[in-house]
Amino acid sequence: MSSKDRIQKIKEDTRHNILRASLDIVKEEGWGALSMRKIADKIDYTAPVIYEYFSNKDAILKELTRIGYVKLAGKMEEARELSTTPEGQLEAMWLAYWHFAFAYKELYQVMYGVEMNCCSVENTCPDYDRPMNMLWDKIEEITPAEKRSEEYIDRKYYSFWSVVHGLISINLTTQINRDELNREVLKDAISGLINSIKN
Amino acid sequence: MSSKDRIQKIKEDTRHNILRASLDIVKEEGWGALSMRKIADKIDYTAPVIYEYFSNKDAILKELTRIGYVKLAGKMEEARELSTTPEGQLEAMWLAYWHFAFAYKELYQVMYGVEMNCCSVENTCPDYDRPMNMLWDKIEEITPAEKRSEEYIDRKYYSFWSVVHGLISINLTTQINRDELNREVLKDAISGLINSIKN
DNA sequence: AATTTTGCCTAACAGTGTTAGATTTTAAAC
DNA sequence: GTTTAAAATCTAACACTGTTAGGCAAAATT
Repeated sequence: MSSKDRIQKIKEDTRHNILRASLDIVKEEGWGALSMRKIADKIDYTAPVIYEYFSNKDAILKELTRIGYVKLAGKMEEARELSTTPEGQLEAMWLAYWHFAFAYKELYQVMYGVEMNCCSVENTCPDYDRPMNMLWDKIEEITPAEKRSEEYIDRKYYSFWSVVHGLISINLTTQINRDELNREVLKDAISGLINSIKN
Repeated sequence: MSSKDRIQKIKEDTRHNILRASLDIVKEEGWGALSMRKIADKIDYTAPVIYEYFSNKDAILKELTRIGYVKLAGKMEEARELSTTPEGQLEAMWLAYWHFAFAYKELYQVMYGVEMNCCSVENTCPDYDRPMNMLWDKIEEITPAEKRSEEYIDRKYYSFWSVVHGLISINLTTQINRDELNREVLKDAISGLINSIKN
């Protein structure tokens, strides 16, 4: 039915508008200012309408989190294609992770709980694992065969993630704006870790 | 005046009770559950009374943040005394930082914005800098004279902090409980960084 | 004993997430 | 085209939140 499809499309549009309005509010006024009534205002509805698209406010946050992971995975894929060596690809992927955190600051915050109490729910969405798996696989690829074990790769991934996420969340929470320092520490950490894998 | 002093003491006690009640609530139910009325209930008062001790809710969070920094600095001082070499002291201080984060999880969260939108205010309290200064000084101490510059120490401090804070906040936000992995990554990172300073 | 100060409470305002019920608009059936 | 059923949307309310104003009663001062 054309009519039914059209209605379906409008519903999908509204759902999308809710998410976009939410993100717009957060970008303009921060996570603390996000409210159901404010979202409703932006999409020219009243608050209860939102509950036909999302079971509650947390569900909106959860969906924004999922979108964030998908976007991040996409950016990392793009970055990976620009390099030919596995080492270059791994570095490019971490740099993409880094740039994502600042380009989509609000998404990064809700994804990783930076100045934001994300939905406490179990994160059992397959999209959540994509960025991790991409990095994990690439680390495995550059690991010499004699070292290649789950524990080893786990430890390396964890080391990478810690330093990059630490650097990011320090930058997002304190207003220290020291690009030079960031670049040096980040580059050093990544190249140091890549070296520690190969030798 | 004895009477005036006694009144003063009672007021200080109430102020302290407010802080203790707040922390108790947060420990039991998390930061999201902290409300002025709930605090008031715990200290057998009504909500408006709290405003005679703190100008608003943010002021309570700010004071808890300050207390956290003081406590952290104390723990780090204790740890430093247990070692004799500067390298051992630096490692001990970072391990104290690590242990503080889990022993006083709620304080660490509000101090560093982990799953918690801390008061956005300018952090211009001298206590806030004590832990950083202690670590900074010790890094300076073990840095060879020919390398000793503000930029160098800054970079090393930043590297330490990133990896330790990253590891902590990952542990606090995801419920991955892998003590073995944590210990290895943490020890590796600290010893690796200490080596990178000395050589 | 009268007056001022202090301590504390009640009530309220504007905001929050969320739900129930009424109302309007749209679609389907005759 | 009119009637009926269903879907879409709103208003009103509930129980919360931080915060402030005003009043009442106990304590301290004169």
